[in-house]
Amino acid sequence: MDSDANRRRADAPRDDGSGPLAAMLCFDLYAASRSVTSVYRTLLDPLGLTYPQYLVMAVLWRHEESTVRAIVDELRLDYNTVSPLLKRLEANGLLARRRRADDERSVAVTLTEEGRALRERTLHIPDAIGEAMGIDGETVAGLHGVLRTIADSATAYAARASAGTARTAH
Amino acid sequence: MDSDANRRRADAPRDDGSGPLAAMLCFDLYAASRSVTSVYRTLLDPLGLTYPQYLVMAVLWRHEESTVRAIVDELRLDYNTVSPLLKRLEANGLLARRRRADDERSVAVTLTEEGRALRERTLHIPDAIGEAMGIDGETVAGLHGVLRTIADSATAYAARASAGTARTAH
DNA sequence: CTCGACTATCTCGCGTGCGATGTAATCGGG
DNA sequence: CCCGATTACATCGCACGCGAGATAGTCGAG
Repeated sequence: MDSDANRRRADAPRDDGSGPLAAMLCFDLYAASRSVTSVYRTLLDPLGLTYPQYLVMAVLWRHEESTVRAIVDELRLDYNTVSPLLKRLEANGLLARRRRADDERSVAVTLTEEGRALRERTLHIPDAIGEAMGIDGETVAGLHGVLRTIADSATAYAARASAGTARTAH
Repeated sequence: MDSDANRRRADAPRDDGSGPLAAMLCFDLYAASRSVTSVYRTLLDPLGLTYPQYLVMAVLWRHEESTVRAIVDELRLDYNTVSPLLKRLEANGLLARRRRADDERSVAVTLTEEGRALRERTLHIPDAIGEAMGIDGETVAGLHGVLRTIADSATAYAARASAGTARTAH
C-alpha cells in the first residue's frame, strides 16, 4: 500500500523517510573515512607513520610543544587512544615526554630533532590527498561546514544519551 | 626563476592551495565518522551490538541468506575484519554459518530465530540517527553523492598506489 | 586426468578507538 | 589546614581494520 512511499517532501527538515537516508549517509561516511585513511596509509607507510600518528606529528609541527591534553582536544580523541600512541612515537624517537614542573599532573610533549626532520618528508602529502579525493575546491569548502555540523550534532547527541544512561546525574 | 610558478589555471580541478584544504577535509571526515559511530554505540549498546555488527545484521535482514563474500562486498570491508565479526555474532546466537554443498569454499550465513527477532528492536534507530545528525534531508541527499565520489576516488587511488608498490605486477 | 592458477575463507599481529578503572596532583570550600 | 571534588594521565580489555600469510576447494589449459 505504501509502494510509492519513496515520494518525499523537500521542505520537511527530517521526518518520516529521512531516517533511512541518514542511515545510508552514515555508512557513506564510514566507508569514505576508511578509504581516505587507506590513501594516507599508502603515503605514510614509507615514513613508518599511521594516520593518527601523522595527525599528532602535525600538531607538534604547528605548535612545537604541547601537552597530552592539548593534543587530545585538538584531535577530538581520548586519553586512552593518545596515551599509547605517544608512547609508540616516543619509542620511535620522534618525540619526548616529561612531567611539567609547574603542574606535575601534566605531561609536556616536544619534538626530537628526528621528529622535526621528518616534516620535510611529508610536505607532498596534502597535495597528493587532494588529488586522490577527486573533488574540486569549492565542493571541499562546502563539505567542511556540513561535516563539522554533523560531528558537533552527533557528539552532542551521544553525550546527552550517555548522560541519560549514567543514571540521573543528580 | 619559477618563483611565481604557483600561479595556476582556475579551471584545474584541484591544484595549489587545495591540498591543505583537502587534508582538513579528511580530518573532518575522520572526526565526523567517529562521532556518528558513537551515536550508534549509544543506540546499539542495549542490544549488545557494535556498529559493524549492526551493518552485518542489516545485510541479513535484507537478504535473509548470504555468503561471507557478499557481506564483504556490500560493506566494503575485508575478510580479515568480517570473518571474526561473524564468528562473534554466531557465538552470540544471532546467525549460523555452514559450508555450501555446491561450493565447499563458500560459507553460507543465515539468521537464527533470535537474529531475526532482534530486528524489531532496531526499527527506531534510523530515525534517531537522522535526528542526531541535525541536517536537513536535502543536504543529506547531496552529501551522499559527494561521499561516494570521495570513497571511490580514494579507493581507486589507494589501489593504484599499492599496485605500484607491489613491484611491477607482470 | 593433471597441474598450476584462482577463489573463498581463515588466522595472526599490530595499531587504533573507547569504556572502565586506577593513581597522583591540584583546587576549593569550610 | 584538611578533605572531598576535579583534573591529567595511565593501564586494561575488547572489538574493529587491515597487511601478510596459510589452507582448502574449484577451474581451465594441455
